[in-house]
Amino acid sequence: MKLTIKDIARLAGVSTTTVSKIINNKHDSISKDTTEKVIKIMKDNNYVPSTIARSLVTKKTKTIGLIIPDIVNPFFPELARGAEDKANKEGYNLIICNTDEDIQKEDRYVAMLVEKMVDGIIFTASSQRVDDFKLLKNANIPIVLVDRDVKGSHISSKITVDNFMGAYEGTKHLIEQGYKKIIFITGSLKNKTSLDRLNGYKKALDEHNIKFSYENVIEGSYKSEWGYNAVNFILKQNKNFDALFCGNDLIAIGAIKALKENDIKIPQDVGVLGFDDIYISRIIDPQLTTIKQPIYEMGYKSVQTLIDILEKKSKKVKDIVLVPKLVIRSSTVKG
Amino acid sequence: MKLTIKDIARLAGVSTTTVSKIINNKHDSISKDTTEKVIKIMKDNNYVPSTIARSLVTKKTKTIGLIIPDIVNPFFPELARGAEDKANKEGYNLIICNTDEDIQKEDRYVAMLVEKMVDGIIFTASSQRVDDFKLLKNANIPIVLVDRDVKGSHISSKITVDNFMGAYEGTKHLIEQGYKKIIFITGSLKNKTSLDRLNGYKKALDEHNIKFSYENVIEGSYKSEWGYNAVNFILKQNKNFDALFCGNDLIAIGAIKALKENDIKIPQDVGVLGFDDIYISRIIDPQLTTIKQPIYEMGYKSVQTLIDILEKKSKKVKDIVLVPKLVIRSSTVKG
DNA sequence: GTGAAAGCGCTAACAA
DNA sequence: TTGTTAGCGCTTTCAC
Repeated sequence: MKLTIKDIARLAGVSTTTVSKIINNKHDSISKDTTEKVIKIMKDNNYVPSTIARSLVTKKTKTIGLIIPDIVNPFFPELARGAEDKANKEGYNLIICNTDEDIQKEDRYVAMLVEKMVDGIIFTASSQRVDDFKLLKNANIPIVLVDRDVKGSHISSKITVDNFMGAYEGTKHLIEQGYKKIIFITGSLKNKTSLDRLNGYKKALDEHNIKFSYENVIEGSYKSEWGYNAVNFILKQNKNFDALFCGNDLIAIGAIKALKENDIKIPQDVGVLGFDDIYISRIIDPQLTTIKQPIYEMGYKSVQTLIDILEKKSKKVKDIVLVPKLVIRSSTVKG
Repeated sequence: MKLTIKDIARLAGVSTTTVSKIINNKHDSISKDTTEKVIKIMKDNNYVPSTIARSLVTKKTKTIGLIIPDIVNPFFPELARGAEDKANKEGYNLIICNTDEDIQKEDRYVAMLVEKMVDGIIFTASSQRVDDFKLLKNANIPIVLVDRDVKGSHISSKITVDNFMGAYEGTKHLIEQGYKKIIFITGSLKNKTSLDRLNGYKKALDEHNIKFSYENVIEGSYKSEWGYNAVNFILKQNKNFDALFCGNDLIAIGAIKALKENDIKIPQDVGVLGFDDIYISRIIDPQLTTIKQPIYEMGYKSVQTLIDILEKKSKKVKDIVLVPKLVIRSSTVKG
C-alpha cells in the first residue's frame, strides 16, 4: 500500500512536521541525525509524497497549462518542447490542450485548467478571440500569451515575434534578388500577426517604389492545402507574378507543390519565400528561404516569464518581442 | 476571491453534502427545487469546484501522463493528438513528458507523475529499457505501452503495430517493382520494433530467393541525419544496390537528400521505401512510398485502453496489434 | 430529502 | 530541535 507522511513519522519515531520539513528541504532546524534517519526510512519504503495533498494547502500545483491550436501543426511541437523543457527544469509539469482554434474548446479547456488549479497558463489564442478571461481573473491564474497577440485585460505578459520586421526583411530580400511582382499568400487577415506581416510586405514594396495592390494579396488559411489551392487559383487567373511571399512555411510548401506540378521552375521562374522555418523547410526541394522564428525559444521564454510572475509575485512583467531572422536558401536565389 | 463549496452551501442555505451531490450529478435524492436553486447560485457566482480537493478524497485525478521521446519528432505529435483527443473526450487531461530516450529522465518523469497521482500512464519506452516500473506497481498506477514493446511485469496493456508484417509487405513491394539489391537502413537494432522489421525484410527476400546478408543492413538511429550519412557511407563503399528500405520516414528523407545530391535518380536508379507515413512524406519530392502506421489511432486507442482499465477495474486487457498498410507513391514506382 | 461529521495527506503557525 | 494542532475543500457514510 501507499505510505503517507504519518507512516513515515511513526516509523521514524518523529512527528509529521519533522518529516514534512525534511521533504521540503527545510533542514535548518532539524538535526543531521534525524534528517538522515528519516531520509533513509523514506527511501527504504519507496515513500512518495502526495503533491495533491500538498497542493490543497499550498495552493500551488506546479502545473502549467499549454493551450495551442494543434500539436500536429509543425510549428507547435517546437514551441511545446521549449515550454516543456523549461517547465521540467523548474519542476513544473505541462498539461497540453489542442483547441483547433475553436473558441468554445478554448473556453472549456480554460475551465478545466482552472478546476485543476494550474498555477498558470501559456496560451496561443485563436484569431477570433477578444475575450478577457474572466474565469482566470476570478481564480487569479496568470496567463502568458505566446505567438498570437490578442487583447484582454487579464493578460500578464506576451511573447511575440516582430512580424512586421520579418516580413519587411523577407520582402526586401525578394526584391533584391530581382523579383518585382510579388504576390502575398496569407492566412486569415483577422489577426495582428497577419496584419503586421502584410504591413512589412507593404513597406518593403514602398521603399523600392513598387506599387502595392490588394489584388496581390490572397487570403486563406495557414495550411499547405491553401498554398496549393492559392497557386492554382493565381494561375487560372493568369496573374502576372514572379515571386510568392507565403504567410508561413506550410503555405509555401503547398505552393511549391503546385508550382512544380505546373512545371514552373523555382527559383528561376518564381521565387518562393516562407515564414517560420519549421523543420521540413530545410528538407524539401528546393530548400525554402524563410523568415525564421525562434519557436523553441518562444516556448521556453513563455514558461520562464510565467514562472517569474508566479514566483516573484510580480503581477506583470514586460512583454517580450523576439527578432525573426531571414534564412536564405535555394528557393529565392537564382543561378 | 475563490468560493468554496461551503460558501455555496451557505448562500443556498443548504449543507455541503447537498451541494456536493448536485455537483456530482447525484440528484437522485435531492429535490428539483433545491437542485435548481443551488445550480443557479453556483452559476451566478462563477463557482468552480476544486478538483484537487476532490482528488484527495477520491484518489482520482482525471489526469494521464504521456511519456514520449520527443514531441518534435514528427511521429509523436500525431500520437499525442490521438491520445489527447480521446482523453479530452472522456474528461481527462494529459501531462506531456519528453525523455529523449534517456532512461534517467524517464525515471524522473515517472516519479513526478506518481507524485502528481496521475490515474495512468501512456509510455513509449526507450529501446534500452527493461525495468519493471516498481514505483508504479507500488502506487498501483496502470501503464499502457504504445509503439514500443518492452518487457516489464507491471504493464497493463500494449498497443503496437505489426512491424514484421509491414516490413514484409514493403520489401515484397520493392521486389515486385523489380528491385533486387535492397539495403536496409535501420535505427538501433536493440529493440523489438527494429528486429521485427528486420525479420519481415528477411522473410520477403527469402520468399523471392534473394540472399540475405548482414552486409546489407546498416544500423544507426531513427533520424534523417542518419539516412543522409548512411547513403554517403554506402556510396563511398561502392556497394551495389538498387533500393533502400529505410527504418522510418525520417531516415528515408535523409537518404533521398543524399541520393539527390549525388545525382542518383529516384525511383529509376534507386527505389526508396520508408516506414511510418508522417506528414512530410507526402510533401517531399519524390513522394515517399511508405508503410503507414495508424499513428493517431495508436494514441487514441492507448488512452481508450487505459481508461477501460481505470474505469472497468479490469486489471489487464488484451494487447492490441494494429495493422500497418503499404502506401505506394512515386519513390518506388518506375516509369 | 437533507445534514453532521469524519477524514483524504499534507503544511504551517505556534508551543514546548 | 521537535511536536501539537488546525485547517486546505471536498466526498461519503450514517443518521435524521
